[in-house]
Amino acid sequence: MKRKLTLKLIAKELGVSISTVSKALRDSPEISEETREKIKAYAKLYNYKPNNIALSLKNRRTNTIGVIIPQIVHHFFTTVISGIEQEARDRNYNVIICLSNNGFDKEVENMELLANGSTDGFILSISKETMLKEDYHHLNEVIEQGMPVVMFDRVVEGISCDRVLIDDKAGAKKGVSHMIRTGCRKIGIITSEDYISVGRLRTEGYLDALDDYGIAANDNLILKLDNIDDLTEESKKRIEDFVTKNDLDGIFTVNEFFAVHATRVLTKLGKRIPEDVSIVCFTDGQLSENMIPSLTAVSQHGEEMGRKAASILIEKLEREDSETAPYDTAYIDTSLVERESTRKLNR
Amino acid sequence: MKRKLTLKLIAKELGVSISTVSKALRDSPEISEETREKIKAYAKLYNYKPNNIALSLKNRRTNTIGVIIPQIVHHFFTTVISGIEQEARDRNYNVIICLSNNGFDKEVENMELLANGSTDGFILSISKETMLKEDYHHLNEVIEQGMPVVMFDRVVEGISCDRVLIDDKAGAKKGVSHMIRTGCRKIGIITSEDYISVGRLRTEGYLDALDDYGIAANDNLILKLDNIDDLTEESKKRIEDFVTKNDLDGIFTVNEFFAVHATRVLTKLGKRIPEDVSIVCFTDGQLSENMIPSLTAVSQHGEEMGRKAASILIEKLEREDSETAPYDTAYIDTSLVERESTRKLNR
DNA sequence: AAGTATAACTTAATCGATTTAGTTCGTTAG
DNA sequence: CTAACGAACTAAATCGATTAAGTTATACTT
Repeated sequence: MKRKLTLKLIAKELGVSISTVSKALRDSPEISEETREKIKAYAKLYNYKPNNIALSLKNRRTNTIGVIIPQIVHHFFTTVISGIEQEARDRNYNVIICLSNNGFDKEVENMELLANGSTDGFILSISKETMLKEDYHHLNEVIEQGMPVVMFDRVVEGISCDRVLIDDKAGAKKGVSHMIRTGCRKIGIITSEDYISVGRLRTEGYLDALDDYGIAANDNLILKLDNIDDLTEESKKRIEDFVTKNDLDGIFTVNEFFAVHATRVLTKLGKRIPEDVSIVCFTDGQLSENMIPSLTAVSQHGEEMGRKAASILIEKLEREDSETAPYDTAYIDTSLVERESTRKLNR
Repeated sequence: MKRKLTLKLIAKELGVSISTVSKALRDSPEISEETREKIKAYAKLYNYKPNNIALSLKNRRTNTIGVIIPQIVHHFFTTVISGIEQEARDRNYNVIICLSNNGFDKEVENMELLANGSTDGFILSISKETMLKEDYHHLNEVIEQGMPVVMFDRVVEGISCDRVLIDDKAGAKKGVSHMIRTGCRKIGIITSEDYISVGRLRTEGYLDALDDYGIAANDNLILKLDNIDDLTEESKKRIEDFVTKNDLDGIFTVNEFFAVHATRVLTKLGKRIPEDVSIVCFTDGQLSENMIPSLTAVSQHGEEMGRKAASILIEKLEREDSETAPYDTAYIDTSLVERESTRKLNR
C-alpha cells in the first residue's frame, strides 16, 4: 500500500519545512516564486490532496451536513435527499445520511454520533417513535452546542430550529376541492392518527375544503390509521371495511399506499374509477404515476424541499450572528397532478 | 453556545493533566481509584463524548464506509443501502452515502472527496457514464492507496476488488420457467440492448429457460430497449407495438416499468391477466407489490446484497493481511415472488 | 558604519485525542 | 542512610494540516 502523501513527506523530499509547503500550495507571497513552483509541481505530480480529517480538526468545521431520516426505502425521502445533495454540492458541502428506522434510540444514537465532530449541522425528519415519546433532549443538546438544526416534513414544536414544511393543509384542500369541483359530494378520507403531524394537517385541509363548499363533515367518512409509511395487514382490512361500508363518490388519502389499496377494493366491488368514484392521494410518486388507472396526486416537490432545507442550514452555518438569528418556517407549495383517477373539470 | 467538553477542559477543571483524564476514562490501572472515579463522574455529569474527528486523525481510521450509488430515487438502491446500514451498525461502522447521478465527474469527485480521510473503504455501484467511458482511474487510485473497494450490481472487470452480484441469469430463468410450468408457450421478453450487462444476462436466462423446456426461441418475441432505468415515451411506443402485434401468452420483463406498461397495453386490449397472458418481471419493488393485478416478480434481495457487501468490506478492513487476500465475487440468490399476474401451479 | 527594512524561510502553537517516555514521591531493602 | 523500586502522575510526541511569531541574510537608508 502506497502511503498517502502529506505535507510532511513533501517537505522532507524537497528539503524545506512543512509550513513552506503549506504556504506554497496556498499561494502565499511569503514564498519565492521558484520554491512555490517547485512545490506545486511536486504536489501535482504526486497528486497531493489535503487530508479532510486534519482540516476539519484544525478548522473546527467539517463542511458536512448530517441528514437523519426515518427510512430510506421511501420515495419522498429520497427526493428530498436528492435536493439536499444538489444544494450541498453547489455550495461545497458534503452530506452524510443516517437512518433512524423510525426508532427513538437509533435517532438519538445517530445524532450523538454525528454531533461528535462529524457534521456542522443537521437536517432531519423526526421518527415516529420520537414523536410519540415527545422526548427531544437529543435535539436540544446539539442545538445547545451551537449546531444549527433544520427540521423538515415531520416536525415538532418547541425546538429552537428552522423548519421546512409542505403546506399539507393547503395541499389536501387543493386535492379535495378538485374532487368537489368535479362533482364529488360524498368524499371520504383515509388518513393517520392525529399525533402524526402530516396526517393531522391533511385531515384539516380535507375538512376545510368540505367547509368551503358547504358540505357537512361526517366522522364516519374519516378513517384514521396507525401507520402512514406502509400498508399493514391491519390497515388493509380497515380500508376494505371503510370503502365497502360507505358508498363514497370520492376518496382522498394521505399517501399512495392507501389510495392503491382503496383502488383495489373498489375494483373488486365493481366500481369504475373515476366514473363512480374519484381518487386523489397525497404524494406524487411511482405508484400514482404507474397505477392503472394512474392517480391524481398532490405533488410535494421533495427536491425543492431538500434544496430549501439545505439552503437554510448553510445560510445559518455561514453567518456569524446565527446564534441570535430568528428561526423561521418555510413552506413548500404543493401542486395537483391530474391523472386518470379523477374526472375532467368542465369549464 | 456552550463549547463542547474536551479532555483539556476536564483536565483544567479538575487540576490534573490531559493524559490523566484520558487514561482515567479508559480505565487505565496507572491512575488511582480515587482520581479515576472523580474524573469519570465529572465526564458523565457533563456528558463528555470524545471528538470523532480527533480520534480519526489519531487512529488513521474512521470506521466509516463510503457508499457511492448512481441514484437515490431508486427502490433497489435504497434497499441495498438499508442492508449496508444494518450490517454497518451491527459492526460499529458508520455509513456515508454519496450520489454520482449516473455521471462520471461526480463519481470521481465523490470518491476523491471521501478518500481524503473521510472513509476507510468503499461500496459502489458504478455509474452508467463511467461504464461507457471505461475510465476507472479513480477506482484504481483509491485501491492503490490501500482502501478496499466492493462493487455491487453494476460492476466492471479488471479492477482489484470484491464484487457482489445478483445472479441475473438464474433469476430470469427462474421467472420464465415458472411461466412455462404454468402453461405459457408463447413467451415474449422485454429487455435491454446487450451492452447493458444486466439486460444481457437476463435475456440469456430467458433463452436458457425456453431451451430447457424445448421451446424454440423466436427473435420476434424479444424486444430490446435502450434504457433500463426508466420508461421513455419511445419505449412506451415500442412496448405497445410489441404487445399488440404478438399474440403472447406470457411476458417477461427485465424491470417493473416495462411490466407495468405491458399490463396497461394488455388491459386496453381487453386481455385478462393471468388468464390470457401471464406477466413476470425482474425486480420486486413497490410497483410489483401494489399494481392491480400485483405482479409476480424476481426478487433481488437488495438488503441481503447490501449486508453482504458491507460484510465483505468490513472483513477486509479488519484483517491485517488484506493486501494479499484474494478478491472474490459473491452471488446473491434471487427468489420468485408469486402474485396475481401468473397462474397457480397445479401440483 | 550603524540601523532598519524586507524577502524567504523556519519554529512552534493549535485543533482533540492517545500513548510513550519521563518525573516525583514515598516505601522498603541492604 | 541511601539506593532501588513502584505507584501515580505529567510531559511531550503524534496524527496532518494552518498560521502567528520568530529567524536569517541581504539590501537599503542616513
